[in-house]
Amino acid sequence: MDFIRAIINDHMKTGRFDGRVHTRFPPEPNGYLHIGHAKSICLNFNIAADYNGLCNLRMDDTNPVKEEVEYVESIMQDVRWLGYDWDDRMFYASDYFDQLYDCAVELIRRGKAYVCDQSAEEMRQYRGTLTEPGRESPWRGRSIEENLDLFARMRAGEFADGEKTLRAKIDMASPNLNMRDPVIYRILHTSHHRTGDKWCIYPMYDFTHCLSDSIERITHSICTLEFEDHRPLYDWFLDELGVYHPQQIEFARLNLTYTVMSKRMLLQLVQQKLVSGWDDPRMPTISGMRRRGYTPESIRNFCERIGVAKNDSIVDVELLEFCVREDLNLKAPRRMAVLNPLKVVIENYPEGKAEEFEIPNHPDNPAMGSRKVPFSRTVYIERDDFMEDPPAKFFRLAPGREVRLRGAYFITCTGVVRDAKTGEITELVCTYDPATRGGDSPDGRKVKGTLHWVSAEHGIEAEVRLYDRLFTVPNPAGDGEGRDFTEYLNPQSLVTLKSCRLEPSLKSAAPGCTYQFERQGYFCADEKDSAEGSPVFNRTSTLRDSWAKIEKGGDRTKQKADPAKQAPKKVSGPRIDLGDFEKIDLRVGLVREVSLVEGSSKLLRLMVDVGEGRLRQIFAGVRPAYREPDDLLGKKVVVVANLKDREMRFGKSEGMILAAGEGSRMGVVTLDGDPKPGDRIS
RNA sequence: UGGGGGAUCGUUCAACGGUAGGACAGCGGACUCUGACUCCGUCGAUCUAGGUUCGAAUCCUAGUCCCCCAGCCA
Repeated sequence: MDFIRAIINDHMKTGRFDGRVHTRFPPEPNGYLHIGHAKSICLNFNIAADYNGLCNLRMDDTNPVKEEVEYVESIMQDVRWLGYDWDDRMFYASDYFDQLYDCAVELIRRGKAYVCDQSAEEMRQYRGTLTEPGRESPWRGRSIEENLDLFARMRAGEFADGEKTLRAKIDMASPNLNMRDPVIYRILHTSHHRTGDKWCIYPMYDFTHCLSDSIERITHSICTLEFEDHRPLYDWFLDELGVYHPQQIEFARLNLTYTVMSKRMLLQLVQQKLVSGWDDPRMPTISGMRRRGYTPESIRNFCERIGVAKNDSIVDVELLEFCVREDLNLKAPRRMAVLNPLKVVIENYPEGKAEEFEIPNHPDNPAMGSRKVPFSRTVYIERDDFMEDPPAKFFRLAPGREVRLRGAYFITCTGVVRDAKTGEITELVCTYDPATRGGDSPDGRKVKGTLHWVSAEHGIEAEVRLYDRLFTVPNPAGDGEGRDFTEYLNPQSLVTLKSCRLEPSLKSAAPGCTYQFERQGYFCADEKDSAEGSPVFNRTSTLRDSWAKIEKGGDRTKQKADPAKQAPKKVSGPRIDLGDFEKIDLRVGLVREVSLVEGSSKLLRLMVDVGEGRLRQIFAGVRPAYREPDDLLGKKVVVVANLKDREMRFGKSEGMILAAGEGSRMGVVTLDGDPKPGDRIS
């Protein structure tokens, strides 16, 4: 039981709301809903259900400048998709504009609100600071009659945007800044997506929200932590007006590792086209996750498991991944798909022959039936499933090794065909054992590996998109280094594979359908890009992969063996693993100019020719090692060429050069021989 | 330095004066026609210092650290 239900239980005992529970989910239609909203949606709707109450859907649409119908439509769709129903209780704060206006007039009548002529800038200055009280506005003392008149004229459109505001008359010296005469109405000559041009004044959140809750007879107004400071104001409006008074309760919003959750940042990703849109499968939006293949059940389950509390927290995205796998494992029919095909010719299988195997759709659920999978002399297997010189724990295919082709035959690798020029393996030659038809061996002999496969002749070719985390660091929004979150975008977050081979039954996969590609993961036919007869698949999630862990584990034991590498090292910025080294683009650079950097004892400014027809400016911290900077002139150095430019105090640095050592014993790595600037080093 | 919150395994949520528990992750093992699933085992935490008490994560005192607030955004 969470603390919110504990509070509600208490209310049930004391009878504060006559045993009634009525919540609401109040999004502002200025963006798409994300997984953080899902937490709130689940909370509000589930609590209502648990207590036999109701939950309203309400658009908090008081700022026409930012809001759009597109968003309200997507919000409704997403909430419905998650499995929640608001019946006929779809509301808009804008539905209450008339009542809200009357409440504001009433506040004026009670001497609790006034029309203020201060500009935004003046108001800011008068507000004071965190430690100093504010000063009262010179307009604070206007008579009730004058305020009434002015407010009516604000409504009538007599004033320009920003010329006047209506403010609550509370306390300019309050330690809570929200209570320093907050604005409750502002002038905005903007038409509203629902009320059109009826209004040119719009109420502010604090005023609108509590009254909307009150009008809807909400009992528990559940919101996020940052509104905790607003609760006194929430209570103030309701008390001053003497109306029905719900209880506001705040909980910690959801944060997830390896993603961002703020609407501002998500909007930025969309607008800068860093993703394909709000529903890009890498986005933490509900629509993105839907397109990625997440199920509503898995999301609801996730929201249940993360719990509700008031601690700022950042939930490990692995829990989310666990939740989809858990759900999809039960629901997804199994299929075979070779993502990275390697041709296998089965020498002793008759040419031109083909047969079909009946393979179950789910190993643990016979009720899901089976499908026929054609087999022939030439099949594709996964490139990763073959190693010419396998390490100890590898138990897939290798020269001389026998493995099972799932549901088909045992095969043994007898030969390797490679490209004459590149040496790349282009094909495997194998033999099969006809006695193992169906994948069982009559003599009881075991094979360690079972591989998925697709018949070359029968399989279909398709595009498969491998999605991964959008960011490379757990908390891109708050790395503490003041870097922009987009610097941490994961370049591998989308890998598109164009020539995958899928078993023929997948040809008719309907958009939105999810399958488990055995030994690979869960994949969902894309809703947008699939065409009749040629599906495009999105990877929802990989399967757990203990082989990948074993491979990584090898590195770890090596590290342990070398105590020198155990030295604690302070690493700032993104974590780097071995795989990242493959991404580094090292190029030969010719040093054309060297100069000292004023104001730095460590840096040299190098102008380096990297074969691009222009010189790159690179700041290198190698000054201590080169008393005569000109020594570097004309040297060929190693440049890391694919780094993001770094803005330094002295200018832009467009790369790094490799150097080693420390202090004056440091040296830049230089190259002899005749490599040309721009040559790749690998 | 004003006000409002928060601090429990790596992460997250519980325990409300009485054995610190679950989930995810990790590690080890069993099983396996998916190195999946499943099953079993295991590691592992009360911010610090005092105090009250037979007994403190919980109550008290004093600190420390983290988050939020100075929009005519929500």
